[in-house]
Amino acid sequence: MPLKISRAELEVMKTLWKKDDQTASEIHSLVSKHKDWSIRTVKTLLARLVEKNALRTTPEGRRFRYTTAITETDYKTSAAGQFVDRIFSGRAAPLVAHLADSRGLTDEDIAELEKLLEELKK
Amino acid sequence: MPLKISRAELEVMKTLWKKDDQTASEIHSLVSKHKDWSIRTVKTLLARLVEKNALRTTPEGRRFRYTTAITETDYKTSAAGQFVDRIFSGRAAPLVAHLADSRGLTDEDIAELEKLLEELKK
DNA sequence: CCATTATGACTACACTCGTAGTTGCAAGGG
DNA sequence: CCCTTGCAACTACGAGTGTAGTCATAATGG
Repeated sequence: MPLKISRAELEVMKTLWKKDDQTASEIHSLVSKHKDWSIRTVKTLLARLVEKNALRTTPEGRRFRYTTAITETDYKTSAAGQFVDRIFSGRAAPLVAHLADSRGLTDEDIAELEKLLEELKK
Repeated sequence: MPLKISRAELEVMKTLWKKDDQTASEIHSLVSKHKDWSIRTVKTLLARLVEKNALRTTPEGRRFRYTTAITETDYKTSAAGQFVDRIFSGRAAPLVAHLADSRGLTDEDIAELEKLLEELKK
């Protein structure tokens, strides 16, 4: 059961990763900065995420607060792993090569990658 | 219209990228090495890929040969771009960091990445 | 020539996703 | 105490996916 978060759901998760433990309407107003979704839509997404155990609810009076049940890091790690497996047979280098090729890497990316490689070679 | 190929469809594409221009049953027997799908399923996937213009057909007697209409490189480039945008805000370095962290990079990956960075710095 | 087999065309069906609408109740304002 | 408003719970619905099945027909083996 490799936790599948859809595009729209991810937008909601991102909001909660930035600031955890919020109510539906708080989340809606934050999400609204990027996406023009009705509060209904956001609530549907929240409900689906709870069902998938990606979020947890704590009752507060007669409403809920939503808290993340998985960390952003864990999610990214798993998503990155699935992706390279699916498309690049698990190999990181060809993936980076494609990115570099099509859109270029920022100087910052290059610098970070160099540092990373230094670390790894130890 | 950013050409969306599903997981199952991708399996079929991969087969044709390895060896282009085949009939449905040829493709089915190759795909069968990895996936336990009926010929029906493979044909459905082929039909959907044709409809998406990812494949083309050429009639041969009373059957079709299927040929790829997009290259593997183009697909990978686009998929990689969409993925880093979605999950890593377009930044390559954090993606690699996550991969390195969770599953480690092979020595080969490290060597390739170093070479790639050398190139890029020029 | 006829029965079997392989093929393409079409159909099926449950499940996910994007994007809401509807209902019923509860809390708060006058 | 009643009306409005906010919320959770449930429902909706079309497009896409995974995974096939059916039907008509053409080729092929005996």
